[in-house]
Amino acid sequence: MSSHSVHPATGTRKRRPGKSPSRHTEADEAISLDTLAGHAGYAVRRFQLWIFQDFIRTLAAVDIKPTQFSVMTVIGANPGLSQMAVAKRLGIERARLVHLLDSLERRKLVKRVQSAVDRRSHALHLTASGEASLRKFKQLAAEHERHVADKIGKANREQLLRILSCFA
Amino acid sequence: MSSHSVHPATGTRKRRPGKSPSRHTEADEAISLDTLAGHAGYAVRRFQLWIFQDFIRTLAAVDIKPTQFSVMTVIGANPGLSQMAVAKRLGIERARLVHLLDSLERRKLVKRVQSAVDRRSHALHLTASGEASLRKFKQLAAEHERHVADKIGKANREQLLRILSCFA
DNA sequence: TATTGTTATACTCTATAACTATA
DNA sequence: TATAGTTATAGAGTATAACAATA
Repeated sequence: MSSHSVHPATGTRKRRPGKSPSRHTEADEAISLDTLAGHAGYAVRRFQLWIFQDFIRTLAAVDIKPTQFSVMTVIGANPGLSQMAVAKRLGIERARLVHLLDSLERRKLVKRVQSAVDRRSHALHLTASGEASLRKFKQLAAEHERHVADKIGKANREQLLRILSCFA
Repeated sequence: MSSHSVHPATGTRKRRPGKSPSRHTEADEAISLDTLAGHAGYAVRRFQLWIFQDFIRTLAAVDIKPTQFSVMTVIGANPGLSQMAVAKRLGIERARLVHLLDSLERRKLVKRVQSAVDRRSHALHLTASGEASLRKFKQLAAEHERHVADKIGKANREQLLRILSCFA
């Protein structure tokens, strides 16, 4: 290992003034990932961290997180669904969906309507303002998706969607 | 919507006896994902849930989680690293790494050695039994990786690794 | 009996802030 | 003054279990 500016014990260098602290420094690449580099799960985890951070940043002005977006999108496309149906479709625990809906209902984006057919269940709908808001959210989400394409490449993004389509 | 067995309000059907409860039922596919289907983040999140579950299941006998495996692999390949260097390389908060190492140290898999150069920092090493254990963990992780290949296809897995290599 | 929505608990993970000992 | 490791806390997210109302 030839290094005069790399600290022998820590593997880190003194921060250079112009360097962003959010991503790898040059020293990081010198640290071997060993077999980790061949594990899809590792790459997928790192990618998901990046993609969620970008989504949250891009939709920060409207204060919508990925899970909230997915819930509103599914309710918007399938009005009248029960909480169980939404939870199962999106792989969310039904106990957690309760809190997610509480928050969206407080913001008047979603409403729970007592089902006429099964009085145990609620039929979920977007409110009028929820519909309008969702249109705006989708525009911003599309912008986020362009960031993804910029990051990994347009063709690669499409390949990725194709490869992972079995998990939709 | 043509359906006689699909409940109109919930979109669910009565559970058939032979059906596994852990994955989608046929009714789920009838629920539209709308624009969600075109978002890489959604597919990636679902894929990561699956992949982590399989990793945890496959390494359950040795009680090693993905993050623990990544920490041990990096220390094994780069003995003497500081906690900061490991945390930065893997994108883990340094505060969280403290607890991860506490647990691995209690199990005598990893040891913190006082650095001779910088007395603030610890040089991280695997113990002898940690080295031996890691070899076993890597065998099981390779088995998990074969499950991934079985799930999405050998060629697709390699494409995925290539597409996401910029996040390693 | 089983299911829907709900509440509650526990454990993990993430994000901070503050403290100490060093540098 | 800045950094390494630590401790503590708060907020998500996940995993359960239990309960009331209803099927």
